[in-house]
Amino acid sequence: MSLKYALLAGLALEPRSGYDLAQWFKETASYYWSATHSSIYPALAALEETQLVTHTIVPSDRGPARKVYTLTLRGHDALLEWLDTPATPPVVRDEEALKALCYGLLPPDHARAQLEATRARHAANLAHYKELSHRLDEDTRVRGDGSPTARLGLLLTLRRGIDVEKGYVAWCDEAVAAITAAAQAPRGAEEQRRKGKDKEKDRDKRGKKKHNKG
Amino acid sequence: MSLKYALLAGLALEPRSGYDLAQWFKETASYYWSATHSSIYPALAALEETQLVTHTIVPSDRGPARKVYTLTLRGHDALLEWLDTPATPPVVRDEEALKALCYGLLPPDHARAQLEATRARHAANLAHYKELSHRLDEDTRVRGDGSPTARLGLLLTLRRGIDVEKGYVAWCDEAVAAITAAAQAPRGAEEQRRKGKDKEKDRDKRGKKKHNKG
DNA sequence: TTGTTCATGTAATGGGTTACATGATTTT
DNA sequence: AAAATCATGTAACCCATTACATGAACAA
Repeated sequence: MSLKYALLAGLALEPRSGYDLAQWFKETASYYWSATHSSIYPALAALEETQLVTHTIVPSDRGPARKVYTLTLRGHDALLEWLDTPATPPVVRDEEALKALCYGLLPPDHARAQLEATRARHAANLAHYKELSHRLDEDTRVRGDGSPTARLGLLLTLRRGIDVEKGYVAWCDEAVAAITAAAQAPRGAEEQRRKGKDKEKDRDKRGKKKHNKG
Repeated sequence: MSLKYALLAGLALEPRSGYDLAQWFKETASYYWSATHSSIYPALAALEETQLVTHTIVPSDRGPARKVYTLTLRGHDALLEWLDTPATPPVVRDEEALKALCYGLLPPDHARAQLEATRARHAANLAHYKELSHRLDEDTRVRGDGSPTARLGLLLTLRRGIDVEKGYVAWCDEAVAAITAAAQAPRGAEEQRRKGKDKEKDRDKRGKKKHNKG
């Protein structure tokens, strides 16, 4: 449902084609929204049918003609109305964090390797968003580029992207440290009764416990 | 696809019923995973058919009998295998952040109101996760509760939840400040040519610009 | 000439949400 | 007496991803 509003929001910044929007989601909005061309094209068609957007055909230097979409007045109004309505809380499905729940089951170096990979991904994203942020500053300063309205939105969202990725990277580091610590002092409380010969058989001490600690 | 692994992960911590898992997702895992009972029950049935979990029926004090599921050895192995495989990067759709992209279009106080609501939500989540984290510490310290394996996972994920929510709250505050600043000095660069009479008609100065600054 | 980028679409499939359905027990 | 919590399930629908389909221009 809110894909349509995401498209309206994208078009509010500046007129774009479906292809442009797909790239935009992928390159600069992926930490808060994502959509692929196969959902975008039909959605744009639907938006046009309800008169929220129009398109003009613009020949491309390279490849087929582009359909460049623009918000109509009604589209602008629909966007404003939606903006002023409480946002539905995000639904998250993050495998990287989910896996962390079970890192205690994995050999510490495997867990660490996973976290390093995750960290690398987010560090790359962070660098990318910083670069975009820098470019936004440049454009604003040296060219006075873009409407102040669009600038504010880009500023806010990029800042969010940078925070998100910074946070993820920091967490990866903490997690590696915690795993290392846990591996070095694994028997802390009161399960060190026997302390030789428990090396290769941690496999079958899963059991049914009653406790409830969500 | 990975709902099944989320369930295996949940059951690796301790045996649970479908109802328990639904609550767990909602109450303590919602910042990194979510699922409702209508997807959980069929998934558990499928997991049982492939012998990754088993259930035993446990009478409830209140309401119908519970089906408490446990990982089988094969389930445990499947979980380990999945854990050791690179995670697929999360797909995010966050309306709250998406809206921020257009806060320049909204009257500043409306934008601020939205952000306050968002902030309140995340502050509440933060408090909740802090409480859970505190409880985990207590349980560990005073009762030596739970396996060290499960403890590590809970520690890592809770820490992540706290970071996430802290970050969101901080961003809301920054965003409010940025909006306030932008509203107080709105004409910075070179669009203050005429500076009377532009109060009630900012509505139709949207236009088609060529620029490309995704 | 093979692969990548540009550019638009449709179709099949999969998976999640909402709504439907039931029923006991406890709280208001 | 009504509403909420406990507890399990099914069915319809929505929507997103993957795969299918086409075709021009350019780079290796």
